[in-house]
Amino acid sequence: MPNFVDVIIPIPLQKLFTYSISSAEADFLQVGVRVAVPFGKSKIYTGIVYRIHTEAPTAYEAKEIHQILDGSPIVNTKQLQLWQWIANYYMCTLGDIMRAALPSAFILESETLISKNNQKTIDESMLKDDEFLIYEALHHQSSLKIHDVSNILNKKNVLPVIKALIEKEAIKVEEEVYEKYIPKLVRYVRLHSKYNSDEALQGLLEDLGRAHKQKEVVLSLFSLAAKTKKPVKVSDLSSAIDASSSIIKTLIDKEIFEVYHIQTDRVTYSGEQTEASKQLNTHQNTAYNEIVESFKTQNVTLLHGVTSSGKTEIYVKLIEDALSKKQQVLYLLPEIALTTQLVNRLQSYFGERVAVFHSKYSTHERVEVWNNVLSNSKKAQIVLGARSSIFMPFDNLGLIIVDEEHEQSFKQFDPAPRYQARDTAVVLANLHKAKVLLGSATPSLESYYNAKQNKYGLVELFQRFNNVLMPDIELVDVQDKRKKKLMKGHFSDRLIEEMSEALSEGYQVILFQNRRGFSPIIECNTCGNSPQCPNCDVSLTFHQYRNQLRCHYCGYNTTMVKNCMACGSPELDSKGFGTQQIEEEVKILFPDYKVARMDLDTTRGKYGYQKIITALEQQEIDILVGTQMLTKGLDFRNIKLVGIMNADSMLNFPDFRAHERSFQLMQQVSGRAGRTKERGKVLIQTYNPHHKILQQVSTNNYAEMFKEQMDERFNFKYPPVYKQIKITLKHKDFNKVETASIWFAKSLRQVFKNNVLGPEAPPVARIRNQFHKNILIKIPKQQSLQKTKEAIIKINNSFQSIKDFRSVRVILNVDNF
DNA sequence: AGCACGCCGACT
DNA sequence: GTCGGCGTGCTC
Repeated sequence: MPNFVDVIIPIPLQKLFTYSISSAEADFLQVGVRVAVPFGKSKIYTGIVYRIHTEAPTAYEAKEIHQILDGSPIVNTKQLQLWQWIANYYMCTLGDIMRAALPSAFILESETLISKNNQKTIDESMLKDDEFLIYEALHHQSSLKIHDVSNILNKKNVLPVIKALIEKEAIKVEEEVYEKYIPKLVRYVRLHSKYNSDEALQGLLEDLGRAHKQKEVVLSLFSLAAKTKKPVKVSDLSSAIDASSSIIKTLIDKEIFEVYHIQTDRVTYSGEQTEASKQLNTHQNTAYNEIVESFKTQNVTLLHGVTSSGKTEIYVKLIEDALSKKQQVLYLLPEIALTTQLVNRLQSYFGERVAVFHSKYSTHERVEVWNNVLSNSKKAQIVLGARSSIFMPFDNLGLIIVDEEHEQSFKQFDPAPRYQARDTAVVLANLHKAKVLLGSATPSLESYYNAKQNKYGLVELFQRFNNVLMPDIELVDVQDKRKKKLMKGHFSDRLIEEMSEALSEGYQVILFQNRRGFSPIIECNTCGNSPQCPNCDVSLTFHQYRNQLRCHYCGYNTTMVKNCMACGSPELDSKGFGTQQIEEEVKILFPDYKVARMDLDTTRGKYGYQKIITALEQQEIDILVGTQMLTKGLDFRNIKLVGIMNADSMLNFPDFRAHERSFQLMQQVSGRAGRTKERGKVLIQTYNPHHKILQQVSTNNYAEMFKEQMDERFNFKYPPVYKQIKITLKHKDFNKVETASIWFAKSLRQVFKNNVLGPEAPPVARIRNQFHKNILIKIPKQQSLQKTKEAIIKINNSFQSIKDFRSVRVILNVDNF
């Protein structure tokens, strides 16, 4: 009987692809194993076996697979179930998910290799110039990649040349598949085996009698081996001796030493598990017991604990419980909060059982973490990572912690799968019969609503650690201060007073300026023109440190212009204020103190962020100016004052969640102030001090904020009361998107009536030369989500079958907030 | 998504 | 005349 496999290919196609396999392969293959399969005319792709069966396809002849890549599954069945759920819920393909879920080193691609055809002698005079160049190059190199060919010819489209050469039988091509993951080999040294006997060794030492330095190195090797009782790395030996490593090389060449390799993990934690978990204080203990109790009846529990209440210690306790039941733990947190501070803290409790999964890790490092989780190795009992860690191959997950649960970054926006990791984690936990703890000082309305509806358990913790008081929050009316001429630049007299006081007492100050987008834009004083991005409908922003104008959407940049591009006037002014400008002003106002800035520009490098944190910790910085980044992971004892430069910009942001977010942001930033006995102070500068949200922030009244915001969501049919799906259409031709989006919205309205909004152009209507249109579908609670999606898919299919619209890209975004 | 096939403008 | 542009369609 013929055998077949259905395979997931990492391309955004709805379908699985069926390949034929031999019966021997059928016996060997398992679901979740990678296979290399031919795809299209010449490509070879990596696929994941999804189903093994004997149903021959009727409409086409199945191709044979090229190769089996794994002996055992690298993706388990629970993961495939999760993938299926994500594909269905977030309306994307399994291929999209495969791309996002697997470390890229697992996804092999074929490379075309060109080599000389030795069967045939070629009359070189019949080759054209380009063809000859390639043929000539193959005399020196046995094979060339497509990439090499384009380098030699210095042009991008080289396929015609290659085709011509194939026709003339001068060359042949092959598809080569590479394994991208190369295990890391560490070089170790030991004494050559011929010196294993005591006499031989004695002889050696005598022979070396005159070669002083070499003898010393041999002795160092002995002492290192004796001390660590482990194999000695070449690198360790070379750092142990006070000499150049060339001596080691000489010894190796003389066959006194020999080198051998052991495969090791790139990510290792060498420290010891030093600390026992901390004793919880009474409040923490109560909360802990309540969580344990809640888990008896609820799969998901929300921990609402004010900033600085010691949530991490509670997590640690819960992790210990799960580990003692031999279960794995997933600790999810926003990328931005994934700081060394937290990693170190967890490693000091759990040692090497903590595996960190970070976007800054190389792809090889990710493979190692993946393999450790897959084999349920001791080294990866706890996975600490950002949203994509929900894709790890857990085998026996007992607990998922989602820290800073309200953070927006758990939702992936741009490439599909557009999943919300917090919500997906709940599904993942169900597959494993595991528990989920959502933690936040400022829970998202969705989660708090779910808790209030008894869908989730709720545990609240209102005492700060050591009973530190919540900071004193003062609103400063900027409008009033301006009238009274009490503003210096962007600083009110109150802010300057408080800063001077805190600084003179030796405390540190944090100034928060929302959004990098508020970097200054340039405006001509004569004609009012400001330089625009050529690819997007936005003004370029001025970045002083490189003297550049940049676009935040597409990355376009030019050097700063000297004259207005419209009228030539040299009088250019910068409008709006960003962190840079605040930094400049602070330096002038407080010339005796050290000022630093923390935003995307200053934390770009791998260690940029860490450098600033360390400097702040060491109190080398007195005043830190920064964006969003400030809100996370900073736990410093010496900050007394937090200044929020401009609260209005966030409140007026055109988004239904602007108020909720502003509340969360301000609460989080305020939480940075006064973590010692000294009560912290927060100053919020605003044009609108009577704004409800500001009042709620200043009185620390989450409950009231929740109630009011929920009323609004209810009245305006927004989540979490209604669900929503956003449909974005993109095309480089404005008229095309226009007609296409009108057609799409009209079809949707036939089904969903008034619950369709748009089409509307987003605030930035053109990005990377593509015009955008948005359509929003609001879905009442009682309306079936599944049926809604089916209807959308049906409309989308009819849309795609209209020839004129096919080139318009359609993006479906479920829960687009 | 790639990548081939196929039909119209700017160069030898 | 060709080289090369990107519209259109398919991939087991």
